[in-house]
Amino acid sequence: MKRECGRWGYRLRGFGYKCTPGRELILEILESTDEHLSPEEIYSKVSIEHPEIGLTTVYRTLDMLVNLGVVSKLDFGEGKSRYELSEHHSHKKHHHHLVCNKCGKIIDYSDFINEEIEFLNKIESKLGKKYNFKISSHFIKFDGMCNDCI
Amino acid sequence: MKRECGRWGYRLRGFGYKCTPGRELILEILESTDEHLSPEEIYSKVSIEHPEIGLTTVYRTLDMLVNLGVVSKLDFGEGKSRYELSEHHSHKKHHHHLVCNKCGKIIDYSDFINEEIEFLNKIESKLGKKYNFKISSHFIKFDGMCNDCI
DNA sequence: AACCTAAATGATAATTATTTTCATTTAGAT
DNA sequence: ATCTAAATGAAAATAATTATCATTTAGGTT
Ligand SMILES: [Mn+2]
Ligand SMILES: [Mn+2]
Ligand SMILES: [Zn+2]
Ligand SMILES: [Zn+2]
Repeated sequence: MKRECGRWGYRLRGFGYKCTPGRELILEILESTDEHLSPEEIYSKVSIEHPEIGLTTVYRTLDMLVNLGVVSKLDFGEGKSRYELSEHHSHKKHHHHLVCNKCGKIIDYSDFINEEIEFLNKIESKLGKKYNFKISSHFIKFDGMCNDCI
Repeated sequence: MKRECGRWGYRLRGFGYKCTPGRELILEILESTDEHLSPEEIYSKVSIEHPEIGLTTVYRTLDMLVNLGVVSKLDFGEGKSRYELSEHHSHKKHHHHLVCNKCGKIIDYSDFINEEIEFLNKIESKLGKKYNFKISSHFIKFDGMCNDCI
């Protein structure tokens, strides 16, 4: 008897990948959180429903999803990576991050994002020309101390 | 017989640290390169003049220099950190980076930097207020493909 | 519904970056 | 020259990620 596949499963099929419980679950986890989860954190959530799924599969799945553009890999300089659904596949809009260097909290902001994007487009275009560099994405973060840590 | 200490050595003393061959050499290496070296790369340059100095010392020294604000630790998402003299202690001005995701090349740019800084100050101030977040620094990079890799 | 096979997985080992430990050495003050 | 806290090196430990390989499974075919 074949497993049921949900919305994500069909999307995976559309990309030519198989729909598996681990893959669907990982996507559901990413969809239902505001946090920026590390592989280990995703793994521990996965384990609740599917304890047989291994950390290796989490890594492999995240890799695949990043390559498909479904998920974004973020590196905030902690020595480990974090993941979120990419702009296009999430309900959130384009945003950047505030990172608390005391407690590690990561805040999404999209205030002034239109001005930001406009500004970034402008310099991306200038830089692209000057350095003959094909810019495909940008990463912006502000480090400091959050509310609770000040 | 006491070792001679150079410019960097005196600066270290000023900070209350001892002037040691490894520390001076690491600072000289950082000063004389345009690259963004990893600890391993710094270690291999250190080894040419002082093969007895270990990788651990390189890590420890970099940590110390980052805490002093003399050196900046940069994370371009490669799973390892890279270092450069910080703005204040280098002859270079404030800049951001273009990162080639094919060959790994990192380009410093400081074009439009005044506009950038002005813009950043503006949003930093607004974000700081809105999220009650004390912003202390920003990190901006553009990913893409360089000249040679296109 | 049973069958087939490439794709996916899990367990394990291997790698890589970084940190810790601890016994020894050394910078720099006295 | 002497002294001692700070710095160091060698080695082991930790943490994140990747590779290997034998086994399982998704999903197309009969
Ligand atoms: Mn985010
Ligand atoms: Mn730089
Ligand atoms: Zn905080
Ligand atoms: Zn390149």
